[in-house]
Amino acid sequence: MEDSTLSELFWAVARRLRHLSRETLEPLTVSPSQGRALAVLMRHGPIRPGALAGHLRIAARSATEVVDDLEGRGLVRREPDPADRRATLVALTDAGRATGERIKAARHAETERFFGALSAADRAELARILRELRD
Amino acid sequence: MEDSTLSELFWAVARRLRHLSRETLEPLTVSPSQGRALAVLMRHGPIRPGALAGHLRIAARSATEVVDDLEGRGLVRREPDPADRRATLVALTDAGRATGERIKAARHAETERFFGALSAADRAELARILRELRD
DNA sequence: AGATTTGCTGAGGTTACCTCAACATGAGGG
DNA sequence: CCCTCATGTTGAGGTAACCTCAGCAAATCT
Repeated sequence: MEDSTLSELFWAVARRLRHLSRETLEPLTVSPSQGRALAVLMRHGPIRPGALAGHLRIAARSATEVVDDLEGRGLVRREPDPADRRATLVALTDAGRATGERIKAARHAETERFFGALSAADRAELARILRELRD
Repeated sequence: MEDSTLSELFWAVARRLRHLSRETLEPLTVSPSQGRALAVLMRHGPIRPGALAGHLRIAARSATEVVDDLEGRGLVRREPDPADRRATLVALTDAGRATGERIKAARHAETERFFGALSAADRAELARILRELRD
């Protein structure tokens, strides 16, 4: 119970955070993978499906799928790439941008809510340690 | 990169840990969900599918499935529950116990490898903070 | 020009989940 | 003691989010 390894502790926290995340994303009626794709589009502007796949670390074919979904919901639009006629650019629609903003805000609030339990010093410590583990 | 939020940092680390985990589990030819089920069986001894589902936090029907898989690999055995003729007990076979042990060892080594990058003090700090977030 | 590479997508597969309904057994009330 | 209701498991069938492989069109290299 209390004598768990760091891995177990880490995953226990991850699970809580994931549940919270699902809750905050739910009223926006986008799936997690769609949310991630929208976030990439917000950061990078119109990009090709292949590049989107790269950012999401999924196969190119899978990016086609999430773009299909988002297009079906009217959140993105496919337009021809003027620089290469084989390629397509995926761009946010106005609705997509609005949803993206709402996701960003919800994510921000969620982070505050979750990590807000910690003192400012602990948050800094955690950030430092996590950064070390990431690199 | 840009100084990301704690959530993003956390997920970046989680992804690295997950990849590492997949690597260490791969030579044992069990899927992550099977590995988790074996771990539960190691801790609790023979239990019913429903109870297994509870520990794994999945639906009862889904536990049937992972038990099917494990049984197909000869890692567990179904036996009638002497206390309730509707029920079944899922028990580890010798092979299952051996695999379970190897998983445990691999997990342990993986944790050491991953969190070993940190100083002892940082590890203690991290554990303390994660525990706080978990509760 | 011809051969190769690149970019996207159709077809079809996998994993790990899910719900719903069927079936047998167990348990409590009258 | 029987009848109803709850419980435990599983068949059938579905979903999300991935995957590979093959094909086609456009670009690039030799």
